[in-house]
Amino acid sequence: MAEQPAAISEAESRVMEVLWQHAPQTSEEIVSVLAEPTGWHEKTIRTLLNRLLRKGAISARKEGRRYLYSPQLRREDWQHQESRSLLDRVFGGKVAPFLAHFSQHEKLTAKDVAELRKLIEAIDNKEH
Amino acid sequence: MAEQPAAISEAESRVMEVLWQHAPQTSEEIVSVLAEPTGWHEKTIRTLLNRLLRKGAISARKEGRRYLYSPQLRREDWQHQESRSLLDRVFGGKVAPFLAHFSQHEKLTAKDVAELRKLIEAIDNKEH
DNA sequence: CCATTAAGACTACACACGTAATCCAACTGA
DNA sequence: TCAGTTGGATTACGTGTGTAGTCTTAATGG
Repeated sequence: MAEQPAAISEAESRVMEVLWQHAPQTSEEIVSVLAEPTGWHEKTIRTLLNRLLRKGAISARKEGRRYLYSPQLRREDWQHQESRSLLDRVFGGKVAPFLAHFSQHEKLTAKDVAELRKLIEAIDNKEH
Repeated sequence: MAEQPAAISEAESRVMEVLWQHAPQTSEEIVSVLAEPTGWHEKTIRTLLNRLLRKGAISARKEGRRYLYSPQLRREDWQHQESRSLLDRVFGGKVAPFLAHFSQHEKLTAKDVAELRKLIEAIDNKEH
């Protein structure tokens, strides 16, 4: 079985988002960004950084007495894994039922719809 | 704070899917459907049924010495929760980025695309 | 009538996760 | 030089989850 990348948890993904914004960053910078909106203690955020390290989702380079952290996992890849997982678990693996469901249950703005239509057309053109 | 429904885990959702197929069913029926494809022990499946009961996701009616289980949580509502959760956690809450991302990363069949286009049109018409 | 079986109730146990607290080593300012 | 601070490493602890195992009780076959 191929080494499938350790899943990253919801709290961990908050840390990843900060690193995806820009990298590398020290833990202090990351703490200063996250502490306020999440209400997490500095210790908590450090724990998350360590878990991400062990999972290989980020890397750390020593700089003086501290570390500079960078993402290893790419945001796109993570988004893709999460999307695939949702579609497989919940919608039998197909994207259309997802959208069908969604459009019935949430109001899409006109802008949303326009955007979606443009996407479909783009996809469609590429096919030929 | 409003009583938000206890989340149902991935293994539990496999059980729900069986009950969404048709209900009510006895645990034995459910076991006979799930044991093979999942490789789960009968005891495991009973545990999952009990957890779902405690969470209020299913109900049980006594019939003789056994129970008949029925879903309480509707599949649509569950799908909706899961979808919202993905979009919020991973795509900033908007559906278009999801589809944009997805269309870049997985080959959609012509049929998919046609279906999507029909959906968009349907949505679009409803708007006016 | 009694031992066996079968359904469900209760218990178990390791690992992930959210959320820290404690311990340690190095730097820093008085 | 020495105590306090600071960054990181290690440990903690309750809850959920995957995955059963044991205990109890009621039905059943001989």
